[in-house]
Amino acid sequence: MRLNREFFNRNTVVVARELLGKYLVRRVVENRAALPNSQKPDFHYPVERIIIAKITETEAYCGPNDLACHASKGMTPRTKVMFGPPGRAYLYLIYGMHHCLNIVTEKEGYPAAVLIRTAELPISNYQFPNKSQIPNPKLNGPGILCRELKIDKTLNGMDICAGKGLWLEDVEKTLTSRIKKSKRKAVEYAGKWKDKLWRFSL
DNA sequence: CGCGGGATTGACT
DNA sequence: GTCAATCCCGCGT
Repeated sequence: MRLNREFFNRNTVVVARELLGKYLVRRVVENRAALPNSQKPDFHYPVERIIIAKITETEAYCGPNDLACHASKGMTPRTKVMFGPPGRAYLYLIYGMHHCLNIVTEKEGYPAAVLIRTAELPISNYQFPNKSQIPNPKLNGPGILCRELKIDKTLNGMDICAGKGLWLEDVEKTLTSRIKKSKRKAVEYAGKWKDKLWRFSL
């Protein structure tokens, strides 16, 4: 069942915990006509591809007071989406090369989101670009996850609940006893907020 | 308008 | 363990 707006319209830490085990679904339409001639198939009509990834690690970024949260600096062109309604994608570019996927949480006007850090592809024999086939591949890190799911800033602000292109599915039961909590990564600048145990993993 | 740095990754020691 | 890559963004002139 697809996760709806009310799922995200709750406390960010709760949403971050409950996103573990959920399935992130990406639908891409590949324009094979755009491939270079050497790779172009005989029939180059658009092909739909569905990529499914089971979420295994998240981080909560909890509103205007949380100094690790981008929105703690107020509403800016970048953070605008976080101030909007829950259930939308907040995407930004980090270190000039990697995209990070977040889902906006809490009521409209309260800027908070959950960063999707890692996931695994529940299918075998997935083909990474330029790498050999490996079984049960892991998408370890927000940048890799976005790369493999073809997610970038063009999806910023997309309604995850609308189910077009990117959405979340509740598929299997997640045992809360399997959830580990730890400190968020790379937020050393955030004062007392850096030690919050707001990273969750399976 | 210039400048510093980042919710990261991969290559290398 | 260290470090460079690379582009926006946010802030101070």
